[in-house]
Amino acid sequence: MTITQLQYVLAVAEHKNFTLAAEKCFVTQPTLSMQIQKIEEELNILIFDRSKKPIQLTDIGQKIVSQAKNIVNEADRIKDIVEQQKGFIGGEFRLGIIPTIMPTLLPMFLNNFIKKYPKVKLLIEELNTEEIILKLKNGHLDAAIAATPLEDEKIKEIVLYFEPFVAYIPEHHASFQKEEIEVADLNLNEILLLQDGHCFRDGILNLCKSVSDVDQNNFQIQSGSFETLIKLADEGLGTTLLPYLHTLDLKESDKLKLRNFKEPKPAREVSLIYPKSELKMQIIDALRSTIAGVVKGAIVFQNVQIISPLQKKAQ
Amino acid sequence: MTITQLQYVLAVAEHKNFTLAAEKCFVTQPTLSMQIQKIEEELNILIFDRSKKPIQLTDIGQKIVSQAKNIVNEADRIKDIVEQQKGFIGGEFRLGIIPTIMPTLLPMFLNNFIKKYPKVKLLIEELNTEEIILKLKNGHLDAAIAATPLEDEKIKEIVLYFEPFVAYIPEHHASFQKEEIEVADLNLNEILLLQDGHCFRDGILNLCKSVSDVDQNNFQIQSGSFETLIKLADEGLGTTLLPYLHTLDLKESDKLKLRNFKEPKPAREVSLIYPKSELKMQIIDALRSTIAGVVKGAIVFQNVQIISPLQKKAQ
DNA sequence: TCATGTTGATAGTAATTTGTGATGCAAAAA
DNA sequence: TTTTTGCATCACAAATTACTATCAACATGA
Repeated sequence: MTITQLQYVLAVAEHKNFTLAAEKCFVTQPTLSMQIQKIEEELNILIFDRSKKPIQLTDIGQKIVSQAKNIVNEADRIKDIVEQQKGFIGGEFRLGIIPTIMPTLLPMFLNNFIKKYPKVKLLIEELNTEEIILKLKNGHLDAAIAATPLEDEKIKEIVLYFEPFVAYIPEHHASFQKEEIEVADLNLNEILLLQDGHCFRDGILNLCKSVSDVDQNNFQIQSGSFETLIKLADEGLGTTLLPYLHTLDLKESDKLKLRNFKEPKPAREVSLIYPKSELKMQIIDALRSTIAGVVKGAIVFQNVQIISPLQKKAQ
Repeated sequence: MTITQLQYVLAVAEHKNFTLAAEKCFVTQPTLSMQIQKIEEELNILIFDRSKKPIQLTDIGQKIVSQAKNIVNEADRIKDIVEQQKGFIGGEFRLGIIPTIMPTLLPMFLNNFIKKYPKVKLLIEELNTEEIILKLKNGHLDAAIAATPLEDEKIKEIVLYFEPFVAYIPEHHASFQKEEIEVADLNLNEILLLQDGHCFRDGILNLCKSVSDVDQNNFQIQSGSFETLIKLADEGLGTTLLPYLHTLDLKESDKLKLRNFKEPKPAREVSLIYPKSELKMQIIDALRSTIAGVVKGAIVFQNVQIISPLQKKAQ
C-alpha cells in the first residue's frame, strides 16, 4: 500500500469517475485503474461499486476513504514541518472569503501580505459560508475568513476582530431623527437584506427574531450587494444594516443617514478559519499576524453583542 | 515519499544503526541507506546525523520521526479496518502483564480466550509498569494489563476489576487477634514489600504514607515474589499485604493468618491498557469481554479505596 | 434499432523505482 | 598498525508504475 494509491482512491471517491480522477492526479486512466485494483486486491475487498452510475463507495470503502484522508493529510504535513523548520513561508495558499468581508478587508491587508511574504502565491476565492466549510473539509481551501462562531467540529477558528452593524436610515423614516438607535427599533419587515446564503443576512435575521418575533411570510427584497440595498432604502423601501467597515466608503451625504446602535452594539465576529488538520500553519499564522496588524487601530470595539451566523432562520 | 521509506526512517531512529534497522525491515543495508537518502533528498534536509556514534536524529529529524509514526500508525489501521469489517479476529497480538497480576489472572482467562479466538496468536510478556508504558508507546506491545490509573496522555485504560489487598499477619504478631484490621494498623517499618519497580509495591507505600508519615530510611527487605514475603513474615520479620486473588492459592494453614480490611478496603484498579492509536481494537475488545466474563463472579468488590500506582515514593 | 459517446478494464511495452551483492572508505576498536 | 564496524557507492536484476492502444459494457438518442 502506498500513499500514491491512497491519493488515487481519494480522487475517485471525490469525482466518482476514474477518467476525471486520473486527470486530477496527472496520470492516465489505466494507471489509476490498475493502482486502485492493486490496493483492492491487497486489502482483498472492493472499495468502489463500479456497477452503479455514477460510481459508489462500498460500505467498507467509506471507512477506507475516511482513513485514507487521515493518512494523506498526515503525510502532507511532513513537508509542512520541513518548511516550517527552514523558516520558509511560500507556496500556493488557497484562501476563501465571504462576500460581505471581501471588499473591505482584503484591500486592507493584501498589499502588506504580498510584500512581507512574496513567495506565497495567494489564490483568493469569494465564497459563501457553506461553500467555504465544504471546501475547507475536502481540502480545496487551506483557510478562509468568515463570520463565526461556526461550532463545526472539524474547523478551527481564530478571531480577527469584531465588526459592529450600523443602521442606514433614509431621511423620511421615523427613526431618522434619533441620534442612536436600539435593536428594539428594528422591524424585520422593513429591513432590506442580502440574498439568502450570505451569512450576514442570517445574522440580521437572528438579530430581529430575538427582539420581536415577526411572521416570516412578509414582503422582502433580497439583493446581492449593499449598494443596491442603500439605493432601495433611499427610494423609501425600508432601512438596511451595514457592517462597520462598509460604512467608511460611503459618500458624505449617505453617511448622514447612518445611525449607530447603543451599546452593546450588535456585531459580527470575523475569524480566520482552517481545518483541524492544520496544514500550512506557517502561512495561516502569517495571515493572522498581518491582518491583526492592519486591523489594530482600524476596528477596535468592545462591549459588542455577537450575532452568530449559526442559527439559521426557521424554514 | 512512500510509507516504506517512513518505516525505514523509523527503524533507523529506533535502532540507531542502519545495518540493524535493515535487518529488522527484511532488506539489505544498501536498500535502506538509499531509501533514507532519497527521502532526505526529497525533503532536502538531513534526518540523521551520521557523524555521531551511535547515529543521532537531527532536530528536524525528531519532528519527522514523530510525524512518521503517526502516518505509519494510521496506515496500519487501514488493514485493521478491513479485518474488522470482515469480522476476522486473528493475527499476532502482543500483550504485556505486570508480574503481580500475571500468575493469578492469566490462568483464569487464557484457556477461554484461545478457544474462542483460535486465530489470534497471543504473545504474552511479563513486564513491569514502566517497561509496559514504554513498549506500548513504541509499538512493541499492542496492549497490556496493569494497575491503574496511570494518567498517561498517550495511553487509554479500560478498567477490568478492583482487587482488594488482604493483610497477612503471622501468629505471634499483635494484630493477629483482630478479626478485621484497618489501614491505621499498618506500619510501614514492619511491612515486607516487593522489590522496587513493581507497581504493587508503590501502591502499598502510598497506602502507608497516607496514614502515618514514617521516615523512609528504615530497615526494609525487598523481595521479588509473594512466597518469599510470606515465609519471611512467618519467620517473625514483619507482616505483608497480598492482592486478593493471590490469597486464594494459599495453604489452609496460611489462610488462617489472613485478615481483611474494614471497608472501604484498600484495593488496586486493574485495567486493560493500550495506546491511543487504537490499533487491533477488535482483539482488545475480545480480550476485554473474555476477561470480564471470567472475572464476573470471581472478584466483585464495591466500596473499595483505590490505591493509585501513580505517586511514587519520595526519592 | 443502431450508430455514438462515455467509461472502465485489459494487454503489451517503456520507464522508473526498489532491491541485491560486491566493494569502498572512514572512523572506532583492538 | 591492523582489524572491525558501519554507512556509502556501484553495477545490475527484479519489481513496480506508467503509458499507448484497444476492448467491452452500457447509456443515449436520432
